[in-house]
Amino acid sequence: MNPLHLDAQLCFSLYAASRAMTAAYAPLLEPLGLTYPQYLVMLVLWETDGVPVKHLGDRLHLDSGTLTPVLKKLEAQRLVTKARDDVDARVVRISLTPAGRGLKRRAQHIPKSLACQTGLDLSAIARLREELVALTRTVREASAADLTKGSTP
Amino acid sequence: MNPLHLDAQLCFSLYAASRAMTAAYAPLLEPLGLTYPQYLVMLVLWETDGVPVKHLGDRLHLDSGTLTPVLKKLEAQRLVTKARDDVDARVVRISLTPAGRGLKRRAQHIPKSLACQTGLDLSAIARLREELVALTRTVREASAADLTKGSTP
DNA sequence: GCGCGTTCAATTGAATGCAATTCAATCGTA
DNA sequence: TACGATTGAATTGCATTCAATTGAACGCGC
Repeated sequence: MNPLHLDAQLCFSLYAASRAMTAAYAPLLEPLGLTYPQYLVMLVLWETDGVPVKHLGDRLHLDSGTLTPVLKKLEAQRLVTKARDDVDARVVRISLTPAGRGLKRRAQHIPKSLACQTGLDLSAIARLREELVALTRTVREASAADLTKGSTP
Repeated sequence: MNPLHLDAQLCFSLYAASRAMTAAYAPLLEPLGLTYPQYLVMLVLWETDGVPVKHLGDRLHLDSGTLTPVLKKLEAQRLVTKARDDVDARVVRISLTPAGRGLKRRAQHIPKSLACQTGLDLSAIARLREELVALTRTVREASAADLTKGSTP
């Protein structure tokens, strides 16, 4: 097949699948007043509260340019608070408010609901997820290697 | 595993993989003066020239709100032209300029280059791509079914 | 103790995505 | 053939995403 054919491209299928999945989340997140990136931040905070912005960025592969406006909106909704770290004043720690913690219960049903919409069983989902995690790591490492080789000959 | 755990979510792995792949394209597209969505439009036009905006939207799962500004930029770069359809004046057809057609040659190497960065062989790429296409269709159909059921009880 | 490179957030600007609306043009039908 | 419904693009507004820059704060080596 022509390698420049749209249908031959892995990247486009990823791009389309990602947007389709995000669109499927929207109606479930709307009652919670969350967008998808806001939901991702809440997922991390429900795991570990009071984390630095940097930690959120590492976890979600997002930088402060993306996270700062997202966190501002969560703060405006009184779901999180921001506070400078006592030890290192460069660090801003994000903490859940009681309302933010309480929202977790109302989100419990979302993963199963989405899993159903995929039409895949749990083992197929887990296998696909692992392939994608491995792919992401490989591509990111290849890009990082390109940078080091390209700029310092 | 806790279903609300970030690492358990298929959607996040898709979201991260899609962004990682798009980021890997950027340095290859930069010499061509294209962004990733602009490249996707060019891929469709290199397949079939002179198509309506609607056709691009169907192919890429994007609406006019996204495509109009992308097409304006391609037009500003003299890679495409816009023209009203003779038969149906609602339709705007997008056509390649000679420069737009010529750019195809300089893009030939990109698919292989990206394929290498994935660390997967061609059959693994094809299989993963097919899984994602199927997943996208399933999720989109489930969302469409939700809409019809939800709004007309 | 002092500089100096590094790190962490925030800011700015460009480019998407997408919902909702608008407007012109077309279509289906009574 | 009028006319209401539908369609195709464009526009507007909101929310990301990312590159690049800024500015404060930290830490290492002299």
